[in-house]
Amino acid sequence: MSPADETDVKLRILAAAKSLFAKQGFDGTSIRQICEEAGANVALVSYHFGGKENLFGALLESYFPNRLLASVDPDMDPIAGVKLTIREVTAFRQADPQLVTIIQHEIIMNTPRIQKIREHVIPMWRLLHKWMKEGRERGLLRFGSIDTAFMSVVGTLLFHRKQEYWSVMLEEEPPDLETMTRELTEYIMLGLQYQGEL
Amino acid sequence: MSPADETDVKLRILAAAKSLFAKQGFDGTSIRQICEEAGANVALVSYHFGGKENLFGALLESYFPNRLLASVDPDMDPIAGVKLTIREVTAFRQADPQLVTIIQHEIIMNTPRIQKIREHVIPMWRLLHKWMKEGRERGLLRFGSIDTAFMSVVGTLLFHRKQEYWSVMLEEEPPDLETMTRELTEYIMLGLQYQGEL
DNA sequence: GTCTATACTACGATAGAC
DNA sequence: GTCTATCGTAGTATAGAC
Repeated sequence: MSPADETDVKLRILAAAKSLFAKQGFDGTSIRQICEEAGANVALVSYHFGGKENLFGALLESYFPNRLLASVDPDMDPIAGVKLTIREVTAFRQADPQLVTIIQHEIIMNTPRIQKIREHVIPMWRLLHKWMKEGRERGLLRFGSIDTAFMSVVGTLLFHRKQEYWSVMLEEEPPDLETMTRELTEYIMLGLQYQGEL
Repeated sequence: MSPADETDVKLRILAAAKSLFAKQGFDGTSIRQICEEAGANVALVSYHFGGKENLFGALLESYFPNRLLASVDPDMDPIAGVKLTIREVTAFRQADPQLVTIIQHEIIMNTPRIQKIREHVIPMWRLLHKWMKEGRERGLLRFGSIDTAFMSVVGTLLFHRKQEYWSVMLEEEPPDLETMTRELTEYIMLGLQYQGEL
């Protein structure tokens, strides 16, 4: 068995886990099911990852993009910062809706996994929070409670149409990334009473 | 055993189920746990409701408020309709955050229960959808894709701070219902480029 | 209407053969 | 590195005593 094979099995398990966790949740998905989907033996999750809980951590490490924080300047113009966040989250949401669904599920259920998720995601939200406050201080944005405004923006960004539930409500084809980003930026910046040019 | 006692046990089971489903989800909650919390015997869920799945249906019937649709005129002014929806959903969210969490969970997980949820909730969303389109046709609202705008509004309304996950981000005390409604109405109506007076 | 006892199924994890 | 077989636990549901 070459190293390539080992990697291959691990990757297949990770991919199967992501797909199934998104469809059925962590609790609703069994190791047996994951391994069947991955074409691997039931014992291999324990062997390669050390159990189901650790598999979840490995899944985050594998699939979560740390691009945004690596290169961004926290002291940049706050309006540019808010817009950048909208663009990055929208791109992420479109690139990997399954991972977004998994994260939403863990947050809503308040599972023990939220700590692992926080480590990846909270730094980005802290930046957005800071930029929104700076924008208000400089008179560029206007809103009442920072917390209500912040949660409104996050809700706009994270809630998406990929859920089967909404299929009976929607009538148009999903827009491309650029269109989606532009329309969300408009909605959010106007909602925050941005006074400048979009 | 009087009828009052029967009702009492059923109500205690329903209340325990709501609380636990919100905290741990449907799959993550066992009948044993529900009955322990309710001070009832494990067999009574089967006896009174016919199983865990039917208990969920009974929970919706008991707790979901059908107030909005009963009295509303679908042909009312679309702007008033959108504002009414914002007010009612915000009030519901604040009055019964547990039920909102349960509904969000089922939607995100795409469980077999979404059909039961749809029966209660979709009519309201259809009205909001219709009012938003009418508002645009009459030149009162402006947005690109109706679906993107609709999902943005729904995301703003449904996403809320009651999740433990966000506690590390928030700094203010939760506002009262009136303040929350006013700020959400501002954010949403401005995001939809409403041209009139708020 | 309520309870105990139990049947049946599925889960996660791992020891041990290969 | 992979597989089979199995252990211990926990789930839903129900039959039958009271």
